[in-house]
Amino acid sequence: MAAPNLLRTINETRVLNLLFQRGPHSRADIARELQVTRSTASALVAGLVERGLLLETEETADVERIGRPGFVVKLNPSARTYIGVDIAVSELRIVALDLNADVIASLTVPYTDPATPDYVVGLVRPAVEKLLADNGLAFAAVEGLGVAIPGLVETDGVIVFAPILNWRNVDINDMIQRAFDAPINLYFDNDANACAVSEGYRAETSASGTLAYFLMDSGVGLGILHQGQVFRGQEGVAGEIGHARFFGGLGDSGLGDDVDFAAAPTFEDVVGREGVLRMCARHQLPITSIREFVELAKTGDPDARRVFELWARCLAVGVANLCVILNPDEIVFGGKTAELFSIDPKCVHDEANRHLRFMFKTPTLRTSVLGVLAASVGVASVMHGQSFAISANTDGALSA
Amino acid sequence: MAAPNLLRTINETRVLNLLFQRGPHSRADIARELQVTRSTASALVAGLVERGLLLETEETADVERIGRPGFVVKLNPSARTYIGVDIAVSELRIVALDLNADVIASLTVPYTDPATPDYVVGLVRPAVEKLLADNGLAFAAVEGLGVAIPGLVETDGVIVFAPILNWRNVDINDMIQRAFDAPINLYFDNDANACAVSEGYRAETSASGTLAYFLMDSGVGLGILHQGQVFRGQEGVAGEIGHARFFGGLGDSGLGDDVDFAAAPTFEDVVGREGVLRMCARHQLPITSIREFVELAKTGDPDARRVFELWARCLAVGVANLCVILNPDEIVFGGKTAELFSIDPKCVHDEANRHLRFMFKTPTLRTSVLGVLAASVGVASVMHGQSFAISANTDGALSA
DNA sequence: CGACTTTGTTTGCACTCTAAACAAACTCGG
DNA sequence: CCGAGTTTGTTTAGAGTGCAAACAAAGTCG
Repeated sequence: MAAPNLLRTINETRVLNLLFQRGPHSRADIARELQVTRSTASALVAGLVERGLLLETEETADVERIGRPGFVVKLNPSARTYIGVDIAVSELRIVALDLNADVIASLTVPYTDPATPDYVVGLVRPAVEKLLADNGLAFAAVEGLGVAIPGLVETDGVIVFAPILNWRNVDINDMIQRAFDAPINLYFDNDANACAVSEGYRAETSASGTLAYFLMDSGVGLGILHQGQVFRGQEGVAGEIGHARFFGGLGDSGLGDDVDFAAAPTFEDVVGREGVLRMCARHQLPITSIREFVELAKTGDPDARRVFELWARCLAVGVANLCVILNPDEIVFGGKTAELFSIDPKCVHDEANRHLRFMFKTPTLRTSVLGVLAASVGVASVMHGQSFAISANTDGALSA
Repeated sequence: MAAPNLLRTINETRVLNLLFQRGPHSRADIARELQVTRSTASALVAGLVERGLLLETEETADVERIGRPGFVVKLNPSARTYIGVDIAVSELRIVALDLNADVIASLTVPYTDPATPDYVVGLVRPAVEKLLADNGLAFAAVEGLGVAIPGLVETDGVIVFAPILNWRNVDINDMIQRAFDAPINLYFDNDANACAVSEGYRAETSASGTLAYFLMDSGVGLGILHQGQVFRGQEGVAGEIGHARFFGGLGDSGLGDDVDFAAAPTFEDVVGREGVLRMCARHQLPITSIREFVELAKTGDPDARRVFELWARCLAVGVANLCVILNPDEIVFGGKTAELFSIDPKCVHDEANRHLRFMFKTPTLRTSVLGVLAASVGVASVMHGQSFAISANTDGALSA
């Protein structure tokens, strides 16, 4: 079964990875980077060009060197298309990536009926076809379709529970697979995980380090990207930091004698949307939405500032606790409630630092750059990554 | 540089892995498992036998099948030796593993002088040589030497800080390398990480899931094993859960207005050795060591039971918080203070479950099986694992 | 303009794996 | 006991891969 051409497949994948991560290269440069001979590099490029994955250009390598210049080859962006679908609370968000992992198209489809599984999943195929048609993309080039779910989804595509949609035990893999005529390469993940991928996929962090993504709306989810892979627990439940309890005080005795920790508020009770609004109410702020609060705080209102500082202090406890457990390189805040972070990032940073003084480097804290499309781009990126992966299957056999 | 024999190397490694993980196989079975032809399997075995890594036996495969029986081949345990050294508070603990990852020898060397870096590291080479000599092992067969450190150590072998030993900025890699005449394959890791490896290395968990190891003595460390790899943060600081703050109450207002979370006790302040002894003192228990306390509690003393339940309740908060972040398959408790866990494992389990009712499967909770040798075995196992790894280097080039 | 450097291709060789054929060793049924 | 059928392990021929070396082409440098 395994063949001598396995080596060729692996090396082709290495060429694709090199061109994706570090841009166009000449054949001679490819040979140097991949540590193969120029003859091998030429053969690899020839095969990939013939299959349409690479384009030969007229451009010479920009490095000024003596000797004959080389013509660079690059990825053919339109050779493949990767689709990402985010099933959000009130709309479907769809993006298409090309072989460069660039977003080449996006589409939002609001729900006009109640968001039942049948209704929402029924929107997927028409929406995908519209996205492709509107942008002149061929269905045949679609290499995979990723789906982000605001809830707990198993890797085989069964939604165990999506609280915001109130979906339970939905076999979305089966539903989508049947909506399309031909078998299609599908992937399912939690929205926080997808967001983490979207923020880390193209960064250096992707391959080497750890990125944590706080997805903060009403609840608080956590996506963990570790060495380019989503960190999933035994059932994909990793990242439910919103349910963590960091605020169960030990009481007067200092020993917790009479404290019921399970009755203490969870992390998301305190720093999620409802937590913020509750703090506002207690401080007599006439606020009904996160957006209003952020605007008020940015005017410099002292009461709003006071609430923000409380929120930052509580968030920092979670950030610090995450740091001592995972020590990520980078922490990203996304979702509506995360807009509070931008009021004064330094404040959150300083509060977290008070807990982490014994460490040498606090992670970078920043807000998400992709906005509402983050989850869609994330799951599409995972599909993209599959095209560039050299992986060992369960038998230890390598494939690419 | 890369050669056509890379494929051979990969397949040889696959043979070794198969025989290590699933025991002796005939050539025909190897061919089936690895999905290669019998001729290839024969060639692979022949090469490995010639190099002494495999042994041919007279035994036939025990499965009763019609047709000519096959003779099984197995790993030659004495072909390689892997050494693990644990630099503990008051002694050096050394183990030797063979190619089967079985512990074939161990040695403990107590410190007679103050544990300065020079003194302790000076003990390593003589101790290793004694261990080898006493057990008839050849230095030439030593494939690698791992060192476990009770503190923060970088992968390049610089101990940043080991609080119990009061060592700072010790380049132990350089010190050990120079103690030996020939260059030696060294590996360094934190003791909690090493313990996690020792518990998970041979389990199914090793390849697929996540195992968390609480190393509880005075402090509380955490080792995380994920898909066979130690989870290390950006500077190897992941797993400092002892510094986490889970007990900063929000105060009377319920909002944390006046609470200084940084002044709240850390996780290890509460559940570490000093925390236990403090609880004993407050409950008028005449206890001066963990061992005394465990013995008293096991007699059924009601006051000791009360303290234990408090401890279990606080530990459970940490366990539950770890679960919602990482969702490990298995949680193991090791170290002296972890002996409290064995007083009533179910109590800890039930307390944690109260926080995790929304999840579908709480992880298995259990105590360490290896005892004081866990860390030594862990770092030796990492060295063993290197012999069985097909890995991609930073350029994406594969090696084995 | 010639010497030098680098690129990309071609050719011969070494290596690995597969496929097919074969003798050897065992089970099964009569 | 014996022949049919099955499985093992080896051998041989063939296809695929990468390497090393030689080569023409295309540039820089003095």
